[in-house]
Amino acid sequence: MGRSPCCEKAHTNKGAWTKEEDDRLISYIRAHGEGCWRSLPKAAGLLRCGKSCRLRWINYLRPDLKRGNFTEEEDELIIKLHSLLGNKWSLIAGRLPGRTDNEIKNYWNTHIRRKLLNRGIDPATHRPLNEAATAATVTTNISFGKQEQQETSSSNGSVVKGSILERCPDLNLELTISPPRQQQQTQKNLCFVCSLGLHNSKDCSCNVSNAVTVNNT
DNA sequence: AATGGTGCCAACCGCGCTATG
DNA sequence: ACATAGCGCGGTTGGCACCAT
Repeated sequence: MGRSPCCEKAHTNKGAWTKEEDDRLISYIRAHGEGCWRSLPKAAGLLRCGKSCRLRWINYLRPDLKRGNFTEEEDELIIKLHSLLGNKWSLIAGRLPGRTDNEIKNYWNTHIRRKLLNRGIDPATHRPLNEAATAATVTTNISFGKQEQQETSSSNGSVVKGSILERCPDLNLELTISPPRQQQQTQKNLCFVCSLGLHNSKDCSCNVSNAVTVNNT
């Protein structure tokens, strides 16, 4: 069964956005807020696909975006988060305020990969290049799935978290996507999944999602 | 100055997940 | 329980800018 196209391609613009299109999108979202991307283009008078509008807003027009070069601290944080999360760019972006997943993905592919290679580190495994071949299985074990939790003796993920912190002792995994202050009330007994901000994940073992949902309302 | 190569980044594409009827 | 719609994500691509020759 085929999937219906997200928009009528024959009647949509593609390619680079014009200033006028940007202005229309910004003013519409300011007036009506984000959401309902499918109907947004028509409502905003844009000949664009909803996905395209969403991408443009998230990656370029959002007012809280931090444009400009990445700092050395951001570099190191990205490297560490990538070693833990892999190519989960949206999760990594959640740890870097003002940065988007697309921006981080591009930055990784253009700068950090090369930087790691220059250090003699395999960007895929975060192991020395000559060990990379044997390290693949090690890296895949650092996930946050149920299987991993079964392999550990701790139901709250503390063993898993400990092993990661052995590799990245200065990485603060208590970070959260938002809002940080509310998180403090519930993070006492968080599993590893929740410590990464994935409160609604099916892999959550501490069932804190309900509490977080309540707190966010 | 012209040309070709390379790097970078914005944008697109296709798929998976979730919500809803 | 199932089908469909919509959203979000990760991978890929197109085109522009810059640099070397």
